[in-house]
Amino acid sequence: MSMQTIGKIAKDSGTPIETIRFYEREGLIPQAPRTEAGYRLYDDGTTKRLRFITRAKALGFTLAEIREILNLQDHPASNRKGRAEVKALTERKLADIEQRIADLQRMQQVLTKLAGECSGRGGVTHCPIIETLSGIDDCTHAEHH
Amino acid sequence: MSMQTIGKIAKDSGTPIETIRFYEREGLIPQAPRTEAGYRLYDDGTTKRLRFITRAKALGFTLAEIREILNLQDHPASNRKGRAEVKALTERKLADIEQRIADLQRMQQVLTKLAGECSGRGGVTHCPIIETLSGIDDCTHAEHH
DNA sequence: CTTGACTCTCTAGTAAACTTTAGGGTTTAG
DNA sequence: CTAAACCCTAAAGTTTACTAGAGAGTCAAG
Repeated sequence: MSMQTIGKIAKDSGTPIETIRFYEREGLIPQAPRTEAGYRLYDDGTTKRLRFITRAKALGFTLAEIREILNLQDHPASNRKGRAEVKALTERKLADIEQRIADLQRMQQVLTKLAGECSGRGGVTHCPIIETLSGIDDCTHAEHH
Repeated sequence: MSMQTIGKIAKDSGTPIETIRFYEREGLIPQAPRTEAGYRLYDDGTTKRLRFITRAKALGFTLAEIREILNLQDHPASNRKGRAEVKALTERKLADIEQRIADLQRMQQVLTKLAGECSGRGGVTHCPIIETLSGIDDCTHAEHH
């Protein structure tokens, strides 16, 4: 379990040093233990955690949501009190993720079609990209006429 | 083709009035035609466009990226000049989307497992949520021993 | 034992995406 | 005709997520 300095895990994880300190302040990573001189020390679990944060951000999660998800892991429903709450949160996140996957797949479909047409020779006159993603769960205004 | 006021499409699309005007300034929706008094007028295509923007945002796209995607639809590669560029952009977006779907599916897997375990009775001692998403395309630090 | 590359804290600045405020016209129901 | 409920612009303020700077201590090599 070799401990590393902040510069090392910054390089390993691709997260800038200042951002790592910022995440510590914001509670996304735990307070690192320190050397006598006050230098932060990290194990390589932190590198993974940082990469997770980066990816989750790219998926559209806010830092607040990511903190919630990480808390699910950090405090794995150890007491009866929080158990139901944690489960509910997990399921909300799951539903959210499923929705996002569905949306992305629709978008993918349309863009694939679009890419195909654009690679063909000429007649791209109407790419219904918006229609495909605009009215997914709200169908109160279905087309009439 | 009944034209509607900004308040109506704000309600229909779930986008605040101020945000709609902001999107117009930012070029995500076209400059709306106006009444004599200067009121903006919209057709219901705008509602769809606004819903598209909302969803794309939730998928982690920035307004700049969304503007790019919308431009693909608005100016469907009509001139030779931009054709290759448009195709390249479309394919970059597509690759991006595929990556996001893969990431979300990993996350989904882990959370599903987590939800299952949490609904069971007791022993959630270690939920490897981070391991699953942390080292996807960087495997330079593969586990040893 | 000094120089250069680290590290620390604290504070302030930036960019994106809104959101609010101020001040003022317009439309419509009573 | 007037009052509530709309709409307008312009500009400033807010939130999120960093990012940079100042000033200072620490550590490793020569």
